[in-house]
Amino acid sequence: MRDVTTAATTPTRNRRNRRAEILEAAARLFAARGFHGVSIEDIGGAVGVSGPALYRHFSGKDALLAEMLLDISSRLRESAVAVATSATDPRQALDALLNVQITFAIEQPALISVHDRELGNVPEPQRRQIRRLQRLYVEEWVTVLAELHPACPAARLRAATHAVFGLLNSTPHSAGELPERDMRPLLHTMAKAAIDAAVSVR
Amino acid sequence: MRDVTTAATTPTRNRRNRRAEILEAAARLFAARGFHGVSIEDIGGAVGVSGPALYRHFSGKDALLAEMLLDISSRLRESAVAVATSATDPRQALDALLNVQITFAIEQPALISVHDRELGNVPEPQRRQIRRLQRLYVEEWVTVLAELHPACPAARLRAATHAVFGLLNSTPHSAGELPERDMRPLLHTMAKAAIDAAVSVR
DNA sequence: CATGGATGTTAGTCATCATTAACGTAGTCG
DNA sequence: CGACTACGTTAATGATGACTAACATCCATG
Repeated sequence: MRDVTTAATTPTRNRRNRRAEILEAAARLFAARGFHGVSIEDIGGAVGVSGPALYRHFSGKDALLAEMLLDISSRLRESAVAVATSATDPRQALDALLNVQITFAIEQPALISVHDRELGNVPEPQRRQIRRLQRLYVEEWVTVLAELHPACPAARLRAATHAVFGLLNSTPHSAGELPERDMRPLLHTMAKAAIDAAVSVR
Repeated sequence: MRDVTTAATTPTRNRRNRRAEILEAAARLFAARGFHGVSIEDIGGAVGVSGPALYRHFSGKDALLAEMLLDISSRLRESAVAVATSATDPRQALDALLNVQITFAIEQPALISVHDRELGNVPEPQRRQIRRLQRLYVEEWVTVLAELHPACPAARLRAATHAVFGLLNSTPHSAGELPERDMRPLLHTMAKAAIDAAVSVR
């Protein structure tokens, strides 16, 4: 994700994708030290500009965070919808959902961390929308699970879904324990088993 | 946890356990808004005193956080050691470890949240010790799992352990989805299944 | 009763920080 | 060329916040 569309325009440094570059750096910093633990200066410094330059790209620190969370929530939700519409049977859909979440967790650990820690710092107008997207994402999971196990009460499916997110999103914490090559199938296996256990009886 | 040992000394309010009261309130606030998102004033306010009164009990905000994390890490570790020494067979030990973690996650959600988010804000001398306790706690789990599945590589067991913590610690997020009566066995079942799946070959 | 320690209170002090102002520079396009 | 736009820069400015000082109270104990 260093130089994607650029790489041709400038000899000294990157240009254009400053916005994206800032969002990425900010995500890393927020994940490491928390929203309030990071200053505008820090973020600027991380992309080679200094401080108030950020205001050329974002209306403020809050707005930056809001855009970050809005972006990840939308992408997760979109992916889930895509899965739901394209999958032929629910079992396959569940596998695909697992892969979506695992991919995000492994490839964007910082974003995932920020996503489930910093919602409280997003100002009210946009917080509502992010919450909505998150809710819709969960509901995609619950819908698939309900098709697989119609007898299981929805509340239980929702709780199980949250637990599985916790399991999958643990990746940022256990960073480096295992190479991605092994981590990915391990998470998939564990999550699947956890779900099966959750919906079977009792 | 409102009035434990007190209740006899004062008609107006609590006395003595101010320290504990402060730690508890701070945990709740840190969990909700993050270490830097909470002011000394906020913490004081939450226990009915105002601001600098805290310095009568703690040498500073950092020290307060450090003590909080040190306390929970020790308690977790101690419980795990107790389990390991008292259990007769590893299967039973694993069940007991699961119950320990589930109990903490359900009864002290704030502490658990802070525990795996705010370590980075603890000053260096004590951070090392907390990390050490956390590592020892994980190793208790790994040891038990290794007894159950000697063929499974330790790295995989460690990764699986972290994943299970993620699953169990998701409780604070899905707060209220399900009553504790149902949540507790659900988490136990899911975690057990996830572990079994993790250690069975591939 | 006087003294001292534990616990609070309010009014600074000094940093840090988000945000704004005022002011360049480069390249684009008319 | 000229001027507009996109992006940066370095100084304010104004809040907020951690921590300290100076000053009560309460209560136990000699």
